[in-house]
Amino acid sequence: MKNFYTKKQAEIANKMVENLDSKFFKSLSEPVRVQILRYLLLNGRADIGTIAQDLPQDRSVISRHLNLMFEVGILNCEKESRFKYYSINASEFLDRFTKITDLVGKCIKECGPLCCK
Amino acid sequence: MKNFYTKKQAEIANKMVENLDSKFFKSLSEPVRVQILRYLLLNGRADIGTIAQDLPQDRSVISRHLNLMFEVGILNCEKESRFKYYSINASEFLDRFTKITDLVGKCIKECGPLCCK
DNA sequence: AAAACACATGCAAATGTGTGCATATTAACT
DNA sequence: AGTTAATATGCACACATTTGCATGTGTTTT
Repeated sequence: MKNFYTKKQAEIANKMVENLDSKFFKSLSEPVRVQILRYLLLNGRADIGTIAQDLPQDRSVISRHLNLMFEVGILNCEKESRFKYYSINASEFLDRFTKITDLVGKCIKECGPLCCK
Repeated sequence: MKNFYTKKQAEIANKMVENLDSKFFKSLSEPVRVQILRYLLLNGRADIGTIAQDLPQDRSVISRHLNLMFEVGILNCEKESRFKYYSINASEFLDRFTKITDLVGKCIKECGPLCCK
């Protein structure tokens, strides 16, 4: 036996781990995807072709990035006729960050005396 | 001319992009690194060998992950004799999240009517 | 029906990353 | 000095990811 941490600490740490180890961060650690986010923030809802005009990558590449972010949940997607319009899912996007920030805060408060210098 | 966004919007979006496209997220999107964080949260300051005992990866692998997270800024590192003790840089870790959450919030408030559905 | 358009997908090349072993490097200890 | 121990690093392999092209699928337009 060498576990000196409490059950409560383990619970909150595990919960944080669940939220950290996700596709969410991976999706944000790719420069091109961040550029796409920037585009959507400044220009609003747009279809794949229009977005691809502003970026050096091929349309198919942009298409895949958009789809990935949609599946992660930070983008909305609406199919209209032969177009696919994407936009930022603002509430979801912000919620993810506030939730994780909250969890990290709680985690440090709970485990702080140990982990923190 | 097809930029309909204001200078202020561009500034805040660029600032967010700077903060998003960083090694920070990359470091958190790796399962083993998250497990190391979990270990340090629950067990506090520890040296490489001790941490490696609790994880299936080789000591050298753990060493590299720890060094990476140290360089990103979320871990402290203290060399004592021939040991290297790592611990979570709690303030830095939390600050990053609060800063980004704040930026995302501002960004959505500023660009919201456009980007948000 | 045929042509043009928007997007998806299969494929292969290039690149990046995690991994473990073998081997330095550095420090403590007899 | 020589041995043991903790960590760092060079190397090669495996695996994942990004990328662009070519092609396929579905839809609109003429």
